[in-house]
Amino acid sequence: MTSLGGGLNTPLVTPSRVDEITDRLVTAIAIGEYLPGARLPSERELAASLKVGRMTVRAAIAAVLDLGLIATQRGRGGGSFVRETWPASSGAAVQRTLSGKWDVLRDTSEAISMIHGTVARAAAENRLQEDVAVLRERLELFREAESGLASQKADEQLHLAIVNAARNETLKTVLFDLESQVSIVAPAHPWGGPEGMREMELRSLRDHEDLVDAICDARADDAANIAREHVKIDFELLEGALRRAGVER
Amino acid sequence: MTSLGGGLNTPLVTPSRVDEITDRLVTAIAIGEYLPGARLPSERELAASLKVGRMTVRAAIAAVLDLGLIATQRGRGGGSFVRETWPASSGAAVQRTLSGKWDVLRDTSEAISMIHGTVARAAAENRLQEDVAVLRERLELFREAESGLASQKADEQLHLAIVNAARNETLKTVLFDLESQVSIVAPAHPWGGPEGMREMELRSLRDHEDLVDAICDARADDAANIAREHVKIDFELLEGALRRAGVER
DNA sequence: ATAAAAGGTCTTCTCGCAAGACCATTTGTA
DNA sequence: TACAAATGGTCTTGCGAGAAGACCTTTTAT
Repeated sequence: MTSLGGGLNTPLVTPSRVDEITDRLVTAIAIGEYLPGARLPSERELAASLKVGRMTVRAAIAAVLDLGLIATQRGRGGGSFVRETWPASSGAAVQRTLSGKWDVLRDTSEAISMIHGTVARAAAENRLQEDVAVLRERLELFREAESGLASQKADEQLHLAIVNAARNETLKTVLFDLESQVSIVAPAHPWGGPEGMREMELRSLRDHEDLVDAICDARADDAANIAREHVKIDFELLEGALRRAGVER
Repeated sequence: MTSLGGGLNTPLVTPSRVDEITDRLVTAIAIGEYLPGARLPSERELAASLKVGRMTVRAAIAAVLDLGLIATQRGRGGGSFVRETWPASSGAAVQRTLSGKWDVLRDTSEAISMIHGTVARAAAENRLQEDVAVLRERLELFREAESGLASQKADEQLHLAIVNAARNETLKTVLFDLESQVSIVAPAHPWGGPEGMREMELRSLRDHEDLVDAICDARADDAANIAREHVKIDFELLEGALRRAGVER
């Protein structure tokens, strides 16, 4: 009754190499592997490590450039740099496309929230001992992180550890795909100013502590609930950021 | 840090279309979607449904022929037929094809199961009055459906109604995408004969009744649990088919 | 006997991409 | 200050995968 790999009736889709690389780049940026200001590997390096032609890499980079996620700079010491402020602020075009898509965005954010819950549950059920260690460690790093960028990075690292603890690549892909959809449209953690930021970080810390505890104690239901609620923070922030950015609803 | 899709330092591998199709064919045959003696779709049909050129299909078929899994026959009523007995030499190749997929497949199946749970929860939380009506109606249709194909259709309709009741397009898309990766197809055979089939259908019916009740009563946790467990049926069937394919041949 | 349906063969055209040379720009460093 | 190195930008050439389609050959249903 079940068939694999799409069976013989599903059209065969084979993304081009350029598409694949674009995807990798966008994802890497969206999940914070390259933070704002960071420099991507040079075109020649990428081509070498990906074992593809340089023109292929360039096409992918051009696509990412087109999305407004990076800026390129020539000359020695140049390269492709992740932009400090992206998409939402980066153009009327994005704004226009975005304004009609408020519903989609809300759906996606809610879906992300729900799937985070799912991931947390899976993590509570499937995590290994080594995962527990990593989780505790990342939580500690988050607790000690300076406010602002460092905190954001630590937050991302912790979330990543949780997703990994779920031990399911498919789920991971699904979640990251969704997150990059939103990331392209809005800054990763759009909490307005430093004041609100610190408050949010403290709230986050409490959630994170509870969440990590629940996962480590294998309390699946608790983990799922905490994660779902926690990620709603992002949604609320996103909502605020969009309103501020002037996106019509 | 773990990254997705290999990150930017992992060489990019893009299997040829021929490889992909060969893979699909071998897998479909190995898990018994096409039993010994069965005829595969004609080259032209395959080309059309896969949306590829006929030569591409032919190359894949030639590879499978080479493995000794099928035999081709010309003329009207001809085609590619799954051989009754497979040469020992092909065993290793089949094993390789399957084992490479096994991990991905298990992950995907589990992810589908989990996301079904998520969807059911969302449905319990978000369903409107009109959704309740549709759900009850579809459940009734499923209950009355003839065994076999009709039952399958009714099952699909019911699932569709549940997904719609969740009122989240993104979630819907995610789930359908995943399901198309591991598509539910050919009727009948994995559960042996008609007896086993009917038994499965009855088990399904009980699950469905409970699930619809939970959703309509807005019992979110119950709905999520029932859905998660229910969809595991597919996974178990698949597991059995794979074990049979891997061990016996 | 004929036509339909299947596999088998061949040609032609397009597109993605690999490889590499060369240009233009910037910056570190002797 | 001059030069070299590193980087993005541009262009050319060539190859192989695959799409599309015409046509041939074999078999069989009608």
